[in-house]
Amino acid sequence: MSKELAKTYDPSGIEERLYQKWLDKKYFHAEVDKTKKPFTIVIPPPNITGQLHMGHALDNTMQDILIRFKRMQGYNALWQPGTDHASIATEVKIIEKLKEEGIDKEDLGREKFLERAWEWKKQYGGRIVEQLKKLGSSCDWDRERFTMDEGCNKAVTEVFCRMHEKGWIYKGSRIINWCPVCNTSISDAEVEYQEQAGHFWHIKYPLVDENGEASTTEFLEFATTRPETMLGDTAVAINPEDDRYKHLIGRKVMLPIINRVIPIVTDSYVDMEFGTGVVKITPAHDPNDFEVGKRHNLPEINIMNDDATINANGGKFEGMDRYEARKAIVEELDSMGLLVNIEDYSHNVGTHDRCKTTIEPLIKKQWFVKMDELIKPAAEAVKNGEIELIPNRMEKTFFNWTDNIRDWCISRQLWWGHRIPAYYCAECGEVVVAKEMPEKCPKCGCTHLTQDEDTLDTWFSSALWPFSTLGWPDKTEDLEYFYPTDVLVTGYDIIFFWVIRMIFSGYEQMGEKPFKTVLFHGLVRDSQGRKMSKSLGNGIDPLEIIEQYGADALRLTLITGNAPGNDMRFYHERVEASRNFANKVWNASRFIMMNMEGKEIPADAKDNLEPVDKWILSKLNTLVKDATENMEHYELGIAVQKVYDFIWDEFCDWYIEMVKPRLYNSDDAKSQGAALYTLKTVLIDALKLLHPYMPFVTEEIFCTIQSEEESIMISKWPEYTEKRNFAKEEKDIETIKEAVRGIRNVRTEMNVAPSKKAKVFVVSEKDEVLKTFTEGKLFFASLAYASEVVMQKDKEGIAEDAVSVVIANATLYIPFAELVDIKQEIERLEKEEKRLTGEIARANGMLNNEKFISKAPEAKIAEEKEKLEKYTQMMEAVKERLTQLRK
RNA sequence: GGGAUCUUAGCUCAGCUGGGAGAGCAUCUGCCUUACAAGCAGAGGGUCACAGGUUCGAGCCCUGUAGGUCCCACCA
Repeated sequence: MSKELAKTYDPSGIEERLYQKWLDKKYFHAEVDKTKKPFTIVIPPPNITGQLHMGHALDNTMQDILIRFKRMQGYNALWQPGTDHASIATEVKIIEKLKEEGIDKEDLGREKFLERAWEWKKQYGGRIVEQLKKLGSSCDWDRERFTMDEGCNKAVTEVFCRMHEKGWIYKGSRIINWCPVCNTSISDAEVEYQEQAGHFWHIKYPLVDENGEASTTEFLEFATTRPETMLGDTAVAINPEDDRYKHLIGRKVMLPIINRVIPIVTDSYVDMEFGTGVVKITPAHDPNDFEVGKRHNLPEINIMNDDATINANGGKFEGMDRYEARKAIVEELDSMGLLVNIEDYSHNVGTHDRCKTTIEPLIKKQWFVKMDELIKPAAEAVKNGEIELIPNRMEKTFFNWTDNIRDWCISRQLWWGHRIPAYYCAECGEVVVAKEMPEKCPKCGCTHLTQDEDTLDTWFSSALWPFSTLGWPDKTEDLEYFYPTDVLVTGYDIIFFWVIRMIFSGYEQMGEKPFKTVLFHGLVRDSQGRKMSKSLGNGIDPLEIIEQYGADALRLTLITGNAPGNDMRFYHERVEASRNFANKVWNASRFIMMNMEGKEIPADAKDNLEPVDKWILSKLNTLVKDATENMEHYELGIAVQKVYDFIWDEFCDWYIEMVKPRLYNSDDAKSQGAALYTLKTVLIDALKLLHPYMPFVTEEIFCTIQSEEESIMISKWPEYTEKRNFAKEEKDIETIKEAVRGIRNVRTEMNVAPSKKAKVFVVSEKDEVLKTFTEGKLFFASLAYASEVVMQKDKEGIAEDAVSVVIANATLYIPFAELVDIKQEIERLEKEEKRLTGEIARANGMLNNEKFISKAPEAKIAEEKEKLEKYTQMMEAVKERLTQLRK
């Protein structure tokens, strides 16, 4: 052998070498080519702070499979890569790093801070990209983008200005979610509700009597989970229908401690059934109270600083943290006799999804995107199927959001991100939204303008990703050609953050959907089904798995046995199974190459195909059709399972074993040539089908066996062809397989050593069956451990006590030299008789059912008739054999 | 409170438009048969959560029940 291949497949070294080759050859690169159809995927840009985790591995494996598949099918396949600046995540990282150096963000100043951030990006931003390469991702790295690069900045500014012009971006004072730790506002989508054990404080406020004093006898009782907010109370509300309190309408209560007289208002928002039916109203610190406050023109008293300490409006509690203040206020109320009781209470608390800090609703002036009109085309597109969500059930989640949409708070009090293109006139206060800082104020003409300090929500720029990466707002050829993209692959957990926002942005800015299909995947969990998380320390590092088992094994593991949108568990045994498959493919190829060594495949080999060759080619042909169809429907798990089964079961365990005698016999060059031709043909097509899933091992083998070809990844995807449809041979070979299985079975049952060969008689009245066995005699003998195979039409000359195996249209006899236990043999046949009785009853039951005959499809009826015939025939043979033995 | 989803072999999960229950791992038996012991051959193991219904036919469709998971809402 000229090219000695190792006995086991060792991916280390190979993967790196092949990836470099692909890069060097520019196989991943796509250029506009109007003679070809484009197929485009934009990567969900990983955060520059990120390290590759299993979620990335799954997400990118799926994309790579699709893009490699389409590339081989002849599409001009573009996988557009890039990274996300991840405003808040990155900013937090930089602040942490500064802290280590003893530097405070504020002291450093905005400009210097941003310098540090860019430095950080330069140093670590490429880390995740390198990790994606280890997976085998065939992204067009020449086109790598960043959400804060020049082009993306331009797109962000353009969108902001356009939407502002339209009135769909506005600045307003509204209640927003405030994170006191990150010191920024966040959107509703970033609030994560957590069930927490807390308390319900039952408190009473005294009513104000006719003298304007706090009554000592009349009180209004209610309960709250956040007593400290009482400092900002500007009313108490009751339901207008509530008879218990009707007499109090028009009266006022005295807010204790603060000694503020506040009104009793009526609002249907109050649930009479809940608690006492009385609610304290804090418009500045609760979204619902905010609405009530608006309806009743209540003052909004902000009692908190940005770090959630109490401000001057809190009187003597000023400077206390919100929880300290809570304690102090409860104590004080208690001492005043206004605390009724404390109840344990478990309730949902809004937290910041990033740092898990309890968010504080605050009234702030922020920038918002008006959603009601914007969302319409997006919802419509999913409704009418213009955009397909896979799995379909994700539509429900999607509509749940679009139907209850609220305006999107997009401004963040952060430095790392796209600075809002709004400029304020220091003289007259005019607000100008423009692509660039105006030289002078358009209203008063002064030149003293300053830019808004805030930056945009990181998702604002990622929402534009499918077109900003292709050159928008410029009218580029890329945009014209590659947009809309074909499929977006992502986890269901970011449907609200990202998927929906890309859809409405696509329609609004491009007038066209950003993608045709969204393929969702689930979460990769640990072996116990828990979410992988840093705090639990149960994360499995994909890079370690690659190191240990190879990228192919990891990829196969992530795809096998999983349906779209479903979560999966990850454990090492599964990766081992995948690794074993890579090894299986490797060894089968090694075997084929060893046998081809020094031999030419005759040019006419195709004309000398034997039934087994046709059988496997026909099976392959079916596989090509099925697997391709599955892949086109994004059923990757099903497709790869079929390829796996074909390679391992049909090709390795049957076909290769069947042709071994022909390979070892060089006397029949024709037969050998046909076998070699078939082995090679099937192997190569199977490798191609497997390539998207396991790019490295398939490439390595392909290039060894097809030394004249450059790469499997640019080879042509196999196609189904009628020429390779051999129905008869498929059926015939299945008959022989059935016979082989039967013989192996009885031999094991009787404890016959594999080394012990025995004569096998094939008895059938049908010439065609005998012909089938005659044609397959050579391999049948070897698979059935036969010393000799004799075909005959009757039992002439076969020993009475020979073991028999009944198959359709034939009975096989094996006369062993040893004494066969007749009793045991009878038992075995009786078992078979029982089985056949059941089968016949089943088929008869169906066929005797008039309704079945009249309603079932004809093909189904024919199938059942055929089965009945087969089993009846087998039953006769078994019965005959039994009577013979019972004598 | 609303919704989604799951319940299939000991474990983890597939099962695509309804037409005789599958895989991997694990278990048991026998094999180092010169591609592969990361392998080969064989075996055992499932009233497809439960109860109804539709249908000639249901793991698959419909209704209900029980249990689990998740998402949304946020009654202070």
